[in-house]
Amino acid sequence: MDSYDSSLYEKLSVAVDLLVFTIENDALKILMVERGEDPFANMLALPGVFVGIDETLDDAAKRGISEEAGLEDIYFEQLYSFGDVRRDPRMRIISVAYMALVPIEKLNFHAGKRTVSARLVDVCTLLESDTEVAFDHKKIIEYGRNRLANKVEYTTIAFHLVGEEFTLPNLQKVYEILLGKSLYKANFRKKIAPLIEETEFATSGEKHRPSRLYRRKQGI
Amino acid sequence: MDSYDSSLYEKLSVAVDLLVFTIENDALKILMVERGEDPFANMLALPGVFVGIDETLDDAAKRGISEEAGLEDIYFEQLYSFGDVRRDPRMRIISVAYMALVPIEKLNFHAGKRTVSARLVDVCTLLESDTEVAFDHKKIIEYGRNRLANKVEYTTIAFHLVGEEFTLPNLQKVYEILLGKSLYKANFRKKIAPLIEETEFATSGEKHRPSRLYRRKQGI
DNA sequence: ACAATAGTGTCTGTGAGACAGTATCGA
DNA sequence: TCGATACTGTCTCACAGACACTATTGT
Repeated sequence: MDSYDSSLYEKLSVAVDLLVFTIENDALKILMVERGEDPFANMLALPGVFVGIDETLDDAAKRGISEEAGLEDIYFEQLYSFGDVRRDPRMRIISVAYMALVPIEKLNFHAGKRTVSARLVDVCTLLESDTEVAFDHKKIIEYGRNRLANKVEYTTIAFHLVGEEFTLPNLQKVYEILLGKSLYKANFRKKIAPLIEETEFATSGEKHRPSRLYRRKQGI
Repeated sequence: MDSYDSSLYEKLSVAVDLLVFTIENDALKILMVERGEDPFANMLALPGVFVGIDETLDDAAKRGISEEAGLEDIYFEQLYSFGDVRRDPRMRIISVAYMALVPIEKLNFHAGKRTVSARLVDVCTLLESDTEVAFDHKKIIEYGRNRLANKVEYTTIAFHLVGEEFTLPNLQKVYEILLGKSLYKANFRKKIAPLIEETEFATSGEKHRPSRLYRRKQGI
């Protein structure tokens, strides 16, 4: 920018909204909070925080994930910025959406501040139903879901939804949920093979053949 | 968000920075302006505008493209938001970067406000050299260039860099520039064939076989 | 032995890559 | 006819998809 006549422009509130995705009971879930006050009282909303004056966007996202979901060191990436004028009926707020992925074992959102109102919501059910969601958050969730579905195909992003060690049937299920279709075992394994390495462990106790545990291959 | 204690948070300036890409002389170029004042006086910067209080992000981008580049109705998409704390030495500014693509024939940036200081800069040269660029704009350009290079492979985004009617050798050249490698004619044509339709026209006047003009197939 | 799920071998078709060939203009 | 570029036919090979087969647990 050449001329910084910023005096002509009112400053704006900037918030980070968080899409914390996980897989629970063979379904994609997202962390949401029930709003206690108007506007949109008693409706579901995404957790979020305002961006501090001395805080980068990534730092705000990290803080939000910690405060609202009680999580540290999880994968996240910036998604998109939403800036419709009336997306919040009270005031102008720009929302920079971030998407975070966490394996269900690691998720313990009762450690966050939202201990009462936070809960996991089935993403498909939410998007396919007419359930109203606070602000433009339904649109944001849809955007995130689409990005996630796309990235599964050409990245290794799905690994962030399983633990350090995982079985291939398990990982395949995650792919199937995100892609919304079933896959052939053999083909899936061939495709995933170069990305993983065996561990010496396997599951046990189930009334069928145990499945070997794998971990992600390092340094690729 | 549940609690909107926004009083605790200072509001921020939000700007839209524009990456207007085009192809000129068989090279990817980007529209930049020479800064007249400090900070970064006499250095190159991206054109940009502040986001108005009653203006969506997309509208601000559209306005910027019109004011700074003199262009209407061209393709653009939101790229990424940059929010490092000290990216502008004077004040905290969040920048939402937008990428726009325009065929060189359509580009007439002297119609914009930056008639003096605006010019096209070779992207590869800029990124490979040590040339300093104002603010974090070099990083932003690199991000945009990468997005563009990626999207060429799995979208039809390259069509926005040629006119309504184009020859296949021409379109292929655009792909080659963006991908940074040469392609086989026959393979390229097979891949592009379903997306285009012949016109009745062809080039002429050159001292070799003329090439047919195509246009994009509608409704796909 | 059987149910249930884990895991493998292999055929097929599609599509990208490589290359050699033919076509059509101006001079 | 020749130089130059436009355009096409076809072989090969890698890889995704489909499916049938074998392996290993608990009961």
